[in-house]
Amino acid sequence: MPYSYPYPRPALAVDTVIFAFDGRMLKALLIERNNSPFKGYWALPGGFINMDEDLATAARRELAEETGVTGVFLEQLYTFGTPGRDPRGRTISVAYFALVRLAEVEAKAGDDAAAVHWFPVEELPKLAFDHGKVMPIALERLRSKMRYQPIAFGLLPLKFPLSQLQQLYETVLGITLDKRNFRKKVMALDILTPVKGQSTTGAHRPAQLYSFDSKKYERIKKRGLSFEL
Amino acid sequence: MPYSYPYPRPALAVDTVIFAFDGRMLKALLIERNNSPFKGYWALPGGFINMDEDLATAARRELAEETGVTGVFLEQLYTFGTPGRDPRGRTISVAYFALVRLAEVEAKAGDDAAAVHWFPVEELPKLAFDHGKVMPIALERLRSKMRYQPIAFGLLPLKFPLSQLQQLYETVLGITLDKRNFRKKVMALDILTPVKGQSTTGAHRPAQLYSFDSKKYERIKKRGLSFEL
DNA sequence: TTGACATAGTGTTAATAAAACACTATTAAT
DNA sequence: ATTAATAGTGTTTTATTAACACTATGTCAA
Repeated sequence: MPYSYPYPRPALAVDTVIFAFDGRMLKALLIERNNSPFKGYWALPGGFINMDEDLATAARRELAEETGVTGVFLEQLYTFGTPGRDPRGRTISVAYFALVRLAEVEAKAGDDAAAVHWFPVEELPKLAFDHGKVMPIALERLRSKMRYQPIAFGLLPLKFPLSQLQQLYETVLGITLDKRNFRKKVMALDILTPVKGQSTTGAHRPAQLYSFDSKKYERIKKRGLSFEL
Repeated sequence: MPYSYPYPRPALAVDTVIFAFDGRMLKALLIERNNSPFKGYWALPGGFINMDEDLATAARRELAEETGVTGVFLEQLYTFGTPGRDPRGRTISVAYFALVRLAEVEAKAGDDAAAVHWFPVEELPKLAFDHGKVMPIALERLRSKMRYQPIAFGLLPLKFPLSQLQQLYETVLGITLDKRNFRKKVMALDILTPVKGQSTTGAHRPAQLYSFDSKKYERIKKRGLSFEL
């Protein structure tokens, strides 16, 4: 294919902030770089895009390579292009953020990674490149989006007790919620289906398990009604 | 500078959705393309980035070239990179959206533009490339952001009557607002300063003019109080 | 087997915020 | 002096959100 723009071009990468929730803390997956620059530093999983590959496809490919998960929530976050952000030369990075269920993930160190590790988002190490700027933007996006879209379920097991949903909202938003008010609101949304089986962990009354019902949610959305927690 | 990524690279462009408000309608600035591909089509103003130039800087440069305005609200919107979106070859475009005061703009056709024109956002022509996908995203961003951040003032003259502010909200959000409730809310926010002089247009009672007071707004923000209209 | 412990589950009231609603005031034009 | 056109101003009703405490049910250990 002939190309009518013969000037020098920046390199183009995708980097993904991968969030998961372990029941107590929000965590992010980082890789330890095996190569220069920033060898030994922790960084967001990512890499250069292929010439015939959509941006989101590249992000999903990286995500599958690093964590083995597919079909998860993935959304474009922001594009970073400040000159000098990559010492190898001008590189633009399109950042994505992803929500995964911890139980479904098998994080594995790839070619470029000496190690992979889940860090609590409140205790991140110093990051390579400008990745330290990406994380707060990703967190802010997660927080604001959780309030009016049902994305939090991408962080929970397919079946979960309401207490876990509340714990997730409290942890991510950094607030405490009244149990009764929270349950009232959630149930009023009518987007959960009770499922057979109870959570039976610990010496106490077991809890009803629920699953997010995307059909119900779509019906609500079409009626113009809104999710809001 | 040595470069360690010797593979083919996409070209990188910025395109900007420029919004303005004429007192009745929200409008967007488009250029008529003078060159192939899409010669004769209307398109978003934009162009390829320079190798030593920040993304936002590139967007501001294009904005200044096309409209003569500087120092306006400009925000990154979304990055488009689907293979095939530019028939000349793989091109990634970082889209921005900008808010300008119509009175300060002198739109001028640049090198690549046969013409420049303000279109009402509800009556856009068929656009070049995938620019038809950009506009609804820009509109949605404007609408949602207007609700909780004081960006609307970037579309109004520095001095304006409250009726114009209300008209702007009604037009952009596609709703009608109660005059008394609207004024109560705006005044309660305490982010406007009345200025000397009245709007004296037409055979009717003149209106008090106000200006947005960013100092007041910053003080409010620091106190954790929120803008919401 | 019984009691202690830990989490699940459940309604009502008070406080706050949002929505509905109509008239008087002031200017320019005729 | 009258008309036309927009500016400006409070109160009541309704809806939403926040505050609040006890009973239920299971496991585990004595």
